[in-house]
Amino acid sequence: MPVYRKNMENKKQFIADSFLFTGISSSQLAELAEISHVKTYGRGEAVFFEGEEADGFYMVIEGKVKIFKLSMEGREQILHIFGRGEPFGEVAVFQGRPFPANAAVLGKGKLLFFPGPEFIRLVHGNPSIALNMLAMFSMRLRRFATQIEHLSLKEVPGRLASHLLYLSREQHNREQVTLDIPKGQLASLLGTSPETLSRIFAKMSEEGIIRLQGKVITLLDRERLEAF
Amino acid sequence: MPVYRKNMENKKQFIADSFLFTGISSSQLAELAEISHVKTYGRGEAVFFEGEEADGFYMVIEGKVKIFKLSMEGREQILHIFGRGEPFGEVAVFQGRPFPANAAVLGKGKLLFFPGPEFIRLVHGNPSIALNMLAMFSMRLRRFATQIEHLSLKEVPGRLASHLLYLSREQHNREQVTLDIPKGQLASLLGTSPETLSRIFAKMSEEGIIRLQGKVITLLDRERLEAF
DNA sequence: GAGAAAACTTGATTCAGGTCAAGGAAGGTT
DNA sequence: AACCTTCCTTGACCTGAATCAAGTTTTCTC
Repeated sequence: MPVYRKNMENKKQFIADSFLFTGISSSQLAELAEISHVKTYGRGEAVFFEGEEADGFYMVIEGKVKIFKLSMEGREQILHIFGRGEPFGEVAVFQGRPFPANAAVLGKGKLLFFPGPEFIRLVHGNPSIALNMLAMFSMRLRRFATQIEHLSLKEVPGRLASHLLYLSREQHNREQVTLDIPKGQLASLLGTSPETLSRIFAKMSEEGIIRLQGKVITLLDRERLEAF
Repeated sequence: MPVYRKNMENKKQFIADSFLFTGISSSQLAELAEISHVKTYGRGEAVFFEGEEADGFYMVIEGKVKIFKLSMEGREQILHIFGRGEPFGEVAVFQGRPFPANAAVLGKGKLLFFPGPEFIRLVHGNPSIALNMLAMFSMRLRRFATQIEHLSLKEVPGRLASHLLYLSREQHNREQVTLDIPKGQLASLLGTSPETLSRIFAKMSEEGIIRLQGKVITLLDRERLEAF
């Protein structure tokens, strides 16, 4: 079997496995595999910029993608981090408006790009895709709501504590969690500076709430973490 | 014509005029009018609380509704303020999960309540409602994204400036904008305290950027407002 | 595996804005 | 119109966290 055929099969399989496109017909699946194409990105490369025309959207195949805003002075706030199988940029495409934020890969990455018009046709003609999108958007609205809550009502230690407990839940509820992004990026996600985050990590270690070994964090005292 | 008939007609008309239910069939419209009912609320009364089972959702007929979170210490962060014709609580109903935040009316209010199960049936069976919801969710995701951006990357004066310019746009681009909510609530929406907001209003007045007369604010210097 | 480049930590300083406290202005109610 | 309540403003104080600076560790890359 020639290489491009194999790639096409992989691609089709990947699309079929994604949450967004579950329940789609086999012919539409083939069509999607036809029109989409894989793009690879180097360390930290930008995917798109805020304000750019949204000519299509992306899905993460490998690596992680951050969606972020920049202040005038260059400070960064990460809105979201997407991993394997997750689509991003669909809001802009669906609305036919420019991207509302920047996107860049963390480390290296491989993405699947879908041109916009085809996607819009698909959503309008395919109730199951619309419902999948509604489910995804609902999740994201909830996440954004808690992010707003944390930024406004919690101090940095509280936000970090929440995030650690969140990671623990994601990672099979173990006491031992592993950071999947650099600490500087975590700071940007929590709406603080690397320096402050570092200090708080240090303080929590001193107080015996966590144990910190590089990217591996042991949650020694869930009680006190939850109390933040 | 008996009173209840007239009310039913009004209700039906109101539902038909809403964005969420545009494109719905006349029979479904009648059904919605049948199952929904009007609720009235006194000054500042709660509509629902975070964590409550979502047995249905609401649409604003009269007044304004705030969706908000509370911190342990009782500080409030308003996530959203909804006005006439806007639905709220649908995310929770659609997901079949508890309400993610609290809701209360500002001043007095009149709401239309829709029981949940019927609504879910409707969304699943009616592509135009699903698409309308997608459009609404997209808008809200954008709004939340800018709210996160502002909370994290702008200081309070910048957030206030943005809000004033936003109000100006909403209110026919006049130089003269009118606050439609108490200043204390505005503070809670911008993620600050009434005291701080008051001080910043005072400073902006001194500097000749705005003129403040009760709830009416004149934007004297758009340039400088945009520069924040 | 050496050298370069990121990423992280720690210290010193500064400041935006939160909190407490108390007085003043509106607005609703009888 | 007088009352009460809610809302708003101003002052004094304090603290969480940003910033600047400099060193240290980790990690890429060749």
